[in-house]
Amino acid sequence: MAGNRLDLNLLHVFDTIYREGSLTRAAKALHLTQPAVSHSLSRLRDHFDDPLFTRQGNQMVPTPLARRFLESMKPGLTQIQGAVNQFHAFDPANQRKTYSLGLRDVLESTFLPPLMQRLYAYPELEIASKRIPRRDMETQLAAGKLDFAVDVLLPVSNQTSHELLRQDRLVVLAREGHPLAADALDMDGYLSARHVLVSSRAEGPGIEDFELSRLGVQRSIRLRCQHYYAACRVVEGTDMLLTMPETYAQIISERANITIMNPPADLPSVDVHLYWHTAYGQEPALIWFREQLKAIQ
Amino acid sequence: MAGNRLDLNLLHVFDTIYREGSLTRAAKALHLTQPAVSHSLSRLRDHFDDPLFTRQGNQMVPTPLARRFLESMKPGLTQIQGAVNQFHAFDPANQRKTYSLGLRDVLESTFLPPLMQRLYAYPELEIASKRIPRRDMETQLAAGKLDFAVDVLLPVSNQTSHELLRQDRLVVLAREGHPLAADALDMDGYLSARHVLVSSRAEGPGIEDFELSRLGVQRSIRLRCQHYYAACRVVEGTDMLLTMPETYAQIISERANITIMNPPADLPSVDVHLYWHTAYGQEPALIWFREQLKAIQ
DNA sequence: TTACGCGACTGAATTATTCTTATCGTTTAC
DNA sequence: GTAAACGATAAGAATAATTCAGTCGCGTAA
Repeated sequence: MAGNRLDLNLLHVFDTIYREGSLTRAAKALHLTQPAVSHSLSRLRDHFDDPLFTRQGNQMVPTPLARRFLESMKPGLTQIQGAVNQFHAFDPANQRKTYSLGLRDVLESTFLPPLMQRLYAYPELEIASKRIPRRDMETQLAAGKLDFAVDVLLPVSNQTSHELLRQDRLVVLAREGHPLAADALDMDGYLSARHVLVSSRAEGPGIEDFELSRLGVQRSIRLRCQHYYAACRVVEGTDMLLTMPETYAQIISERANITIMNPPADLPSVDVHLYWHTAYGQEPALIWFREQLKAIQ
Repeated sequence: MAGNRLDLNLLHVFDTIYREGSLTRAAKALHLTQPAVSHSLSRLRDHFDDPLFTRQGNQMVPTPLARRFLESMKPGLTQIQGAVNQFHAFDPANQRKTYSLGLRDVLESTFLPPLMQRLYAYPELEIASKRIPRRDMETQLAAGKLDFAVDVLLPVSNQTSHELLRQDRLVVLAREGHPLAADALDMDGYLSARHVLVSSRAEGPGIEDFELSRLGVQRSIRLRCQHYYAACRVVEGTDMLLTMPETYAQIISERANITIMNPPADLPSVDVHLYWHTAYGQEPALIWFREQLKAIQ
C-alpha cells in the first residue's frame, strides 16, 4: 500500500491482538507466525505514532488511543466482514464467529441455557449478551454493535426486521400451600389477593392490568419491583400473587416452593420478537443463527 | 494475504472503480497505474467468482452482485476511514470527502445555498442531501449512511448527539395588499382569516395551534398541505394566512407578492437542531464540517 | 467499411513488501 | 534460581504487487 493510507489488513491484526491480549495467540488465530504479527504491530505503531499495546506481565494491554480506535473502527470491520461473508456459505463447525445479542434480564434465563446447549457442538462460536436500553436497540443494530435483539413488540423503522419468536402465556404464581392454590383460580380469588407487579418502567400498569380494566375490575398492587426473581422470593414468603410469563415461571418454580396457576381470565400473551438489521441480516452466519434461535422454541 | 480471506485493501479499489466507472480514472484517483487496478479487479473477480464490472461502451458497469456488495460494505468502509482519519488532521483544501446530509425539504432551501457558497473554495468536497423519514434518522446516522441530519428537536438515544443550530421565529404571511396587512396584525384579525397549515404529518395541529389553544382561542384551518412553497402560492392567490418559520419565509417572499407580518402573540420558535452519531462525530472532517454549518447562521 | 484511438486485459521481469527462521533480552512462575 | 514464555529484532526467503510492453475489443470518425 503506497501513500500514507493505512493498510486495511492491519486492522484485522489489530483487532485480533486486542481480542487475544497477546501477539503469540493472535498469530495462532491469524495463522501467522509471531514475528509476522510483531511486524504488523510495529507498522501500526508507526502509523499512529503510539505504542498501541504495552506489555504488562504476560499480556498486551491497549493504550487509551488503541481503545478509542478499536471502539470506532470495530463496528465498521464487523460490517465489512459480514458483507464479504455474505457471498460464501457459513460453516459453524470451523469458522470462528462472535454473536452479540441484546437480551433483557428475563430472557437471558430463558434463552441462553437452551441456546448454549444447542451451540455446544460448535466450539468456535462465541456469544455475548448485553443489556441495552430499548431506545438504543435500533441504533446498536444499525451500528453493527449488536447482531440481534430479543424483546417484546416494539415500533421500529423499516431498516430493522423482526419476527415473532415465541408467544408467552401469562400465568399466576403463589406460594405452595397458598389458600387460593387448592382449587382453580377464579376472578374473585385473584382480586381478593394482594399483587406484585414486575416492570422495568417506574410507573404505569402492566399489560395484565389493561385487560383487567377492560373487564371492569382492578387488582390491588402492593409491590412494584424490577426483577421477577426478586418478586418470586416475595411470593414464596407471603400470600401475595404474581402474574408473569409462563416460560420464565416454569424455570423459577423448579427451584422454589411455588405453584403455577392458570389466570382467572384470558390475559393477553407476551409476544417475544427477534430483531435484526435488515441489510446486515443477509449474512449467512446470521441467517444460520436465526434458524438456531427459532429451533430452540 | 494467505488463506481464503479477502484482502481488505481491495475494497478501496472496488469502491473507487464503482465510483469512477472506469479503471483508468480509478487508477488516477488511487495514485496507481491502470494495470495495477486491473490486477486488483481480477483478484476480486476470482474471489467473488463474478465479473463485478462489465464494460459497456466506455464505462465499467457494476453487475447486480457488485451492487449488492457495495451496498452492504460501503457504510463499514466509510466508518473505518473515519476511524482511521480520527487521528490525523483534516485538510479540506486537498482531501476528498463526501458529506451526506439528511435535510427535510424546507431546510434544503435555507441551508444549501449559503453552505455551498462557503464550501465553494474547497473543490474536493462533495455534498449529498437526502430526505429520510424521521424514524430512520438515528439508524442511518448509526449505520454510517448519513453524516449529519438537520431537523427540529426530536427525542434521540444517547448514541446521537445534537446541538441547536438556529431558532426560527414564526411569522405570518399574507398576499400583498391583503386587508390585514395595512396595520400591525392583531389577534382578532388573525382569527378572522382562514388559514393554511403546512405539516408533514397527515393530521394533528401545528405548533402554533398549541400556543393558540393555550391562549384560549382557535383559528380556522381550511387547507392542510405538505410544502410551504405550495402554501405560499395559495396565499398569493387568496386572502388566506400562513404561519411559518421566518428564514424560509424571507427566501420565498423575495420572489412572491407576499407580505411578512409579526404574529399577533408570542408564538414558540422552531428550534432547528443538528444531529450526528456521537462516536463517529470525533472525526476531524466531521468536526470541521460542524464548524462550517454553525458559521453560516 | 475501414482506420484510428481509447481503454481494458495479459504476461514477464523487476521491485518491494511481508513472512519466516533464528536469536536475544525480559519477564514470570515454579 | 532456573526454566519457560513472550515480544522484539536481524537477515534471508518467499511471496505478492507494480511496472512495462504488447494485444485485443469496441466505438467513433473518415
